[in-house]
Amino acid sequence: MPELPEVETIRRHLAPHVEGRVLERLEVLDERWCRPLTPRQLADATDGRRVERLSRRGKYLVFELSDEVFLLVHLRMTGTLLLGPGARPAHARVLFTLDDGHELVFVDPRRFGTGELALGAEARDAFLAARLGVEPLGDAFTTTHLRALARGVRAPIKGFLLDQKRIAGVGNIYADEALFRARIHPLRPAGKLKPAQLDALRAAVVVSLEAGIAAKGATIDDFRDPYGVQGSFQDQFLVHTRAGEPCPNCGTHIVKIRAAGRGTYYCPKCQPAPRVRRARAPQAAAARPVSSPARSARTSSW
DNA sequence: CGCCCTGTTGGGGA
DNA sequence: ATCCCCAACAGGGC
Repeated sequence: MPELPEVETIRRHLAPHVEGRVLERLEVLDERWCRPLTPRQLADATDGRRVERLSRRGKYLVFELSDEVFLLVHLRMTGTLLLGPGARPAHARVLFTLDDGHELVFVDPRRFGTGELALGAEARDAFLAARLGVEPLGDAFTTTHLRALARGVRAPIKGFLLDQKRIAGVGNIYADEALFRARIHPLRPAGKLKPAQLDALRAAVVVSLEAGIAAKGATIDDFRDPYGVQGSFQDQFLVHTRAGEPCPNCGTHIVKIRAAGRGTYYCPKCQPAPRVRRARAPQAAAARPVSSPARSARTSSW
Protein backbone atom coordinates (compact mmCIF):
# COMPACT_ATOMS: atom_id res chain seq x y z
CA MET A 1 0.00 0.00 0.00
CA PRO A 2 1.40 3.33 -1.01
CA GLU A 3 -0.54 5.35 1.52
CA LEU A 4 1.45 7.31 4.00
CA PRO A 5 1.63 4.68 6.75
CA GLU A 6 3.05 2.11 4.37
CA VAL A 7 5.63 4.48 3.01
CA GLU A 8 6.46 5.64 6.50
CA THR A 9 6.86 2.08 7.73
CA ILE A 10 9.09 1.13 4.83
CA ARG A 11 11.19 4.17 5.44
CA ARG A 12 11.62 3.42 9.12
CA HIS A 13 12.46 -0.21 8.66
CA LEU A 14 14.45 0.15 5.49
CA ALA A 15 16.54 3.19 6.32
CA PRO A 16 18.86 1.40 8.78
CA HIS A 17 19.61 -1.21 6.12
CA VAL A 18 20.38 1.12 3.25
CA GLU A 19 21.77 4.30 4.72
CA GLY A 20 25.53 4.37 4.44
CA ARG A 21 25.62 1.55 1.88
CA VAL A 22 26.89 2.06 -1.63
CA LEU A 23 24.38 1.45 -4.39
CA GLU A 24 26.55 -0.65 -6.66
CA ARG A 25 23.97 -1.21 -9.35
CA LEU A 26 20.46 -0.11 -10.17
CA GLU A 27 18.93 -2.52 -12.65
CA VAL A 28 15.62 -1.38 -14.08
CA LEU A 29 13.78 -4.34 -15.56
CA ASP A 30 10.76 -2.33 -16.74
CA GLU A 31 11.73 0.82 -18.57
CA ARG A 32 8.31 2.29 -17.88
CA TRP A 33 9.36 2.75 -14.27
CA CYS A 34 11.77 5.58 -14.96
CA ARG A 35 10.38 7.17 -18.10
CA PRO A 36 11.28 9.43 -19.75
CA LEU A 37 14.76 8.39 -18.64
CA THR A 38 16.13 5.14 -19.95
CA PRO A 39 17.31 2.51 -17.46
CA ARG A 40 20.81 3.21 -18.73
CA GLN A 41 20.59 6.94 -18.02
CA LEU A 42 19.25 6.29 -14.56
CA ALA A 43 21.93 3.75 -13.74
CA ASP A 44 24.66 6.09 -14.97
CA ALA A 45 23.45 8.71 -12.53
CA THR A 46 23.12 6.43 -9.53
CA ASP A 47 25.52 3.50 -9.72
CA GLY A 48 28.45 3.60 -7.32
CA ARG A 49 26.94 6.34 -5.18
CA ARG A 50 26.41 6.04 -1.47
CA VAL A 51 22.91 6.20 0.05
CA GLU A 52 23.38 9.11 2.41
CA ARG A 53 19.81 9.17 3.60
CA LEU A 54 16.40 7.63 3.03
CA SER A 55 13.58 10.01 3.82
CA ARG A 56 9.98 10.61 2.89
CA ARG A 57 7.95 13.48 1.53
CA GLY A 58 4.25 12.84 1.01
CA LYS A 59 4.05 9.41 -0.58
CA TYR A 60 7.49 9.69 -2.13
CA LEU A 61 10.48 7.84 -0.79
CA VAL A 62 13.56 9.98 -1.27
CA PHE A 63 16.89 8.23 -1.69
CA GLU A 64 19.56 10.84 -1.20
CA LEU A 65 22.71 9.60 -2.90
CA SER A 66 26.12 11.17 -2.75
CA ASP A 67 26.79 14.27 -4.87
CA GLU A 68 23.20 15.46 -4.33
CA VAL A 69 21.68 12.88 -6.60
CA PHE A 70 18.12 12.13 -5.54
CA LEU A 71 16.06 9.11 -6.51
CA LEU A 72 12.36 9.76 -5.88
CA VAL A 73 10.40 6.52 -5.64
CA HIS A 74 6.61 6.30 -5.64
CA LEU A 75 4.87 3.00 -4.87
CA ARG A 76 1.46 4.05 -6.26
CA MET A 77 -1.18 1.35 -5.85
CA THR A 78 0.67 -1.95 -5.72
CA GLY A 79 4.36 -1.19 -5.39
CA THR A 80 6.47 -2.70 -2.62
CA LEU A 81 10.12 -2.52 -1.69
CA LEU A 82 11.56 -5.76 -0.38
CA LEU A 83 14.94 -6.36 1.14
CA GLY A 84 16.73 -9.45 -0.09
CA PRO A 85 18.44 -11.46 -1.18
CA GLY A 86 15.74 -14.04 -1.56
CA ALA A 87 13.87 -15.89 -4.22
CA ARG A 88 13.00 -13.53 -7.05
CA PRO A 89 9.37 -12.52 -6.62
CA ALA A 90 6.97 -12.21 -9.51
CA HIS A 91 6.60 -8.69 -10.93
CA ALA A 92 10.07 -7.55 -9.88
CA ARG A 93 10.61 -4.28 -11.74
CA VAL A 94 13.82 -2.85 -10.26
CA LEU A 95 16.82 -4.35 -8.50
CA PHE A 96 19.05 -2.32 -6.22
CA THR A 97 22.33 -4.06 -5.42
CA LEU A 98 24.04 -2.79 -2.28
CA ASP A 99 27.70 -3.20 -1.41
CA ASP A 100 27.02 -5.34 1.67
CA GLY A 101 25.38 -8.14 -0.28
CA HIS A 102 21.81 -7.00 0.28
CA GLU A 103 19.51 -6.10 -2.53
CA LEU A 104 16.34 -4.11 -2.71
CA VAL A 105 13.62 -5.33 -5.03
CA PHE A 106 10.88 -3.05 -6.25
CA VAL A 107 7.89 -5.31 -6.88
CA ASP A 108 4.85 -3.88 -8.61
CA PRO A 109 2.21 -6.07 -10.32
CA ARG A 110 0.27 -3.16 -11.70
CA ARG A 111 3.28 -1.16 -12.90
CA PHE A 112 2.01 2.22 -11.73
CA GLY A 113 5.05 2.81 -9.52
CA THR A 114 7.62 5.34 -10.65
CA GLY A 115 11.22 6.31 -10.08
CA GLU A 116 12.38 9.83 -10.85
CA LEU A 117 15.74 11.48 -10.77
CA ALA A 118 16.55 14.90 -9.40
CA LEU A 119 20.06 16.32 -9.74
CA GLY A 120 20.66 18.77 -6.91
CA ALA A 121 18.59 19.75 -3.88
CA GLU A 122 17.01 22.53 -5.86
CA ALA A 123 15.64 20.17 -8.49
CA ARG A 124 14.37 17.83 -5.78
CA ASP A 125 12.58 20.64 -4.00
CA ALA A 126 11.06 21.94 -7.21
CA PHE A 127 9.76 18.50 -8.08
CA LEU A 128 8.21 17.93 -4.67
CA ALA A 129 6.88 21.46 -4.24
CA ALA A 130 5.02 21.19 -7.53
CA ARG A 131 3.12 18.16 -6.24
CA LEU A 132 2.90 18.22 -2.47
CA GLY A 133 1.40 20.41 0.21
CA VAL A 134 1.74 20.41 3.99
CA GLU A 135 2.96 17.32 5.85
CA PRO A 136 0.06 16.17 8.02
CA LEU A 137 2.39 14.78 10.68
CA GLY A 138 4.53 17.90 10.81
CA ASP A 139 4.33 21.03 12.94
CA ALA A 140 2.98 23.10 10.06
CA PHE A 141 -0.28 21.15 9.94
CA THR A 142 -2.11 23.42 12.36
CA THR A 143 -5.78 24.22 12.72
CA THR A 144 -5.02 27.65 11.31
CA HIS A 145 -3.35 26.09 8.30
CA LEU A 146 -6.23 23.73 7.59
CA ARG A 147 -8.81 26.47 7.93
CA ALA A 148 -6.86 28.57 5.46
CA LEU A 149 -6.62 25.66 3.02
CA ALA A 150 -10.34 24.99 3.15
CA ARG A 151 -11.48 28.58 2.90
CA GLY A 152 -13.66 29.12 -0.14
CA VAL A 153 -13.31 25.57 -1.43
CA ARG A 154 -16.61 24.34 -2.83
CA ALA A 155 -15.44 20.84 -3.68
CA PRO A 156 -16.38 17.95 -1.36
CA ILE A 157 -14.11 17.40 1.62
CA LYS A 158 -13.25 13.89 0.47
CA GLY A 159 -11.55 15.09 -2.67
CA PHE A 160 -9.98 17.91 -0.73
CA LEU A 161 -8.28 15.43 1.60
CA LEU A 162 -7.04 13.34 -1.31
CA ASP A 163 -5.45 16.32 -3.05
CA GLN A 164 -1.75 15.83 -2.37
CA LYS A 165 -1.05 19.42 -3.32
CA ARG A 166 -3.01 20.58 -0.28
CA ILE A 167 -2.14 17.91 2.29
CA ALA A 168 0.59 15.44 1.37
CA GLY A 169 0.21 11.75 2.11
CA VAL A 170 -3.45 11.18 2.90
CA GLY A 171 -4.78 8.31 0.79
CA ASN A 172 -8.24 6.98 0.15
CA ILE A 173 -8.41 4.73 3.20
CA TYR A 174 -7.23 7.36 5.64
CA ALA A 175 -9.47 10.04 4.21
CA ASP A 176 -12.47 7.82 5.00
CA GLU A 177 -11.17 6.95 8.46
CA ALA A 178 -10.47 10.58 9.32
CA LEU A 179 -13.87 11.79 8.12
CA PHE A 180 -15.54 9.11 10.19
CA ARG A 181 -13.57 10.04 13.30
CA ALA A 182 -14.42 13.70 12.75
CA ARG A 183 -18.05 12.82 11.97
CA ILE A 184 -18.05 14.67 8.71
CA HIS A 185 -19.92 13.53 5.61
CA PRO A 186 -17.50 12.98 2.69
CA LEU A 187 -19.57 15.11 0.31
CA ARG A 188 -19.73 18.20 2.47
CA PRO A 189 -18.15 21.18 0.74
CA ALA A 190 -14.75 21.75 2.37
CA GLY A 191 -15.23 25.47 2.62
CA LYS A 192 -18.55 25.15 4.40
CA LEU A 193 -17.21 23.19 7.36
CA LYS A 194 -17.29 25.02 10.64
CA PRO A 195 -13.94 25.90 12.23
CA ALA A 196 -14.59 23.40 15.01
CA GLN A 197 -15.20 20.67 12.42
CA LEU A 198 -11.96 21.47 10.64
CA ASP A 199 -10.15 21.34 13.97
CA ALA A 200 -11.66 17.94 14.65
CA LEU A 201 -10.73 16.82 11.14
CA ARG A 202 -7.15 17.93 11.56
CA ALA A 203 -6.85 15.85 14.72
CA ALA A 204 -8.64 12.92 13.09
CA VAL A 205 -6.23 12.89 10.15
CA VAL A 206 -3.28 12.71 12.51
CA VAL A 207 -4.86 9.99 14.64
CA SER A 208 -5.80 7.91 11.60
CA LEU A 209 -2.35 8.13 10.05
CA GLU A 210 -0.61 7.33 13.31
CA ALA A 211 -2.91 4.37 13.90
CA GLY A 212 -1.98 3.02 10.48
CA ILE A 213 1.70 3.53 11.08
CA ALA A 214 1.50 1.84 14.48
CA ALA A 215 -0.40 -1.16 13.12
CA LYS A 216 1.91 -1.66 10.17
CA GLY A 217 5.00 -1.06 12.21
CA ALA A 218 3.85 -3.85 14.48
CA THR A 219 3.26 -6.35 11.71
CA ILE A 220 6.32 -5.78 9.55
CA ASP A 221 9.51 -6.44 11.46
CA ASP A 222 11.67 -8.29 8.99
CA PHE A 223 12.30 -6.78 5.58
CA ARG A 224 14.56 -9.66 4.72
CA ASP A 225 11.50 -11.67 3.89
CA PRO A 226 11.33 -11.27 0.11
CA TYR A 227 7.61 -11.90 0.10
CA GLY A 228 6.77 -9.38 2.75
CA VAL A 229 4.47 -9.98 5.65
CA GLN A 230 0.79 -10.53 5.22
CA GLY A 231 -0.67 -8.67 8.16
CA SER A 232 -4.30 -8.24 9.03
CA PHE A 233 -3.90 -4.51 8.85
CA GLN A 234 -7.31 -3.81 7.41
CA ASP A 235 -8.98 -5.37 10.41
CA GLN A 236 -8.51 -2.05 12.11
CA PHE A 237 -10.40 -0.01 9.53
CA LEU A 238 -13.44 1.63 11.08
CA VAL A 239 -15.49 2.19 7.96
CA HIS A 240 -13.32 1.66 4.87
CA THR A 241 -14.38 -1.43 2.88
CA ARG A 242 -17.03 -2.13 5.51
CA ALA A 243 -20.17 -1.46 3.48
CA GLY A 244 -23.19 -3.11 5.11
CA GLU A 245 -21.42 -3.72 8.39
CA PRO A 246 -22.54 -1.94 11.56
CA CYS A 247 -20.98 1.39 12.47
CA PRO A 248 -18.73 0.96 15.54
CA ASN A 249 -20.41 4.00 17.08
CA CYS A 250 -24.10 3.51 16.47
CA GLY A 251 -24.67 0.22 14.65
CA THR A 252 -26.11 1.83 11.53
CA HIS A 253 -25.08 0.10 8.32
CA ILE A 254 -22.01 1.60 6.69
CA VAL A 255 -22.75 2.99 3.25
CA LYS A 256 -20.59 3.02 0.16
CA ILE A 257 -20.69 5.74 -2.45
CA ARG A 258 -18.29 7.11 -5.02
CA ALA A 259 -16.64 10.43 -4.27
CA ALA A 260 -13.73 12.02 -6.07
CA GLY A 261 -13.74 8.94 -8.27
CA ARG A 262 -12.92 6.66 -5.32
CA GLY A 263 -14.88 4.16 -3.28
CA THR A 264 -16.00 6.06 -0.21
CA TYR A 265 -17.41 4.60 3.00
CA TYR A 266 -19.20 6.39 5.80
CA CYS A 267 -21.86 6.07 8.48
CA PRO A 268 -25.02 7.89 7.32
CA LYS A 269 -26.02 8.59 10.90
CA CYS A 270 -22.71 9.66 12.46
CA GLN A 271 -21.76 11.60 9.32
CA PRO A 272 -24.96 13.37 8.32
CA ALA A 273 -25.39 14.58 4.76
CA PRO A 274 -24.82 18.30 4.24
CA ARG A 275 -28.31 19.06 2.98
CA VAL A 276 -31.06 17.82 0.77
CA ARG A 277 -29.31 17.62 -2.52
CA ARG A 278 -30.67 19.02 -5.68
CA ALA A 279 -31.49 16.17 -7.98
CA ARG A 280 -30.31 16.30 -11.54
CA ALA A 281 -32.63 13.45 -12.36
CA PRO A 282 -35.61 12.50 -10.17
CA GLN A 283 -34.06 9.22 -9.09
CA ALA A 284 -30.62 10.68 -8.40
CA ALA A 285 -31.59 12.49 -5.22
CA ALA A 286 -29.85 10.27 -2.70
CA ALA A 287 -26.45 8.70 -2.29
CA ARG A 288 -26.76 5.39 -4.03
CA PRO A 289 -24.51 2.37 -3.74
CA VAL A 290 -21.84 2.32 -6.41
CA SER A 291 -22.96 -1.12 -7.33
CA SER A 292 -25.88 0.52 -9.04
CA PRO A 293 -25.41 0.69 -12.79
CA ALA A 294 -26.79 4.23 -12.86
CA ARG A 295 -23.46 5.94 -13.29
CA SER A 296 -25.10 9.21 -14.22
CA ALA A 297 -25.53 10.05 -10.53
CA ARG A 298 -22.15 11.68 -10.18
CA THR A 299 -21.02 13.34 -7.03
CA SER A 300 -20.01 16.40 -8.99
CA SER A 301 -23.60 17.35 -9.55
CA TRP A 302 -24.39 17.51 -5.85
C1' DC B 1 -13.92 -20.09 -19.79
C1' DG B 2 -14.94 -15.23 -20.67
C1' DC B 3 -16.85 -10.90 -19.49
C1' DC B 4 -17.38 -7.19 -16.32
C1' DC B 5 -16.32 -4.65 -12.32
C1' DT B 6 -13.26 -3.05 -8.78
C1' DG B 7 -9.00 -0.97 -6.94
C1' DT B 8 -4.11 1.43 -1.74
C1' DT B 9 -2.58 6.77 -7.20
C1' DG B 10 -1.83 10.71 -9.83
C1' DG B 11 -1.37 13.22 -14.42
C1' DG B 12 -3.54 15.27 -18.20
C1' DG B 13 -7.33 16.78 -20.75
C1' DA B 14 -11.98 18.63 -20.70
C1' DA C 1 -11.15 25.16 -10.04
C1' DT C 2 -12.76 20.58 -10.54
C1' DC C 3 -13.70 16.15 -12.39
C1' DC C 4 -13.49 12.11 -15.51
C1' DC C 5 -10.56 8.99 -17.79
C1' DC C 6 -6.73 6.40 -18.10
C1' DA C 7 -2.41 3.81 -17.22
C1' DA C 8 -1.77 -2.06 -16.43
C1' DC C 9 -2.86 -5.94 -14.03
C1' DA C 10 -5.09 -9.36 -10.65
C1' DG C 11 -8.90 -11.22 -8.48
C1' DG C 12 -13.68 -12.03 -7.66
C1' DG C 13 -18.60 -12.44 -9.12
C1' DC C 14 -21.56 -14.13 -12.48
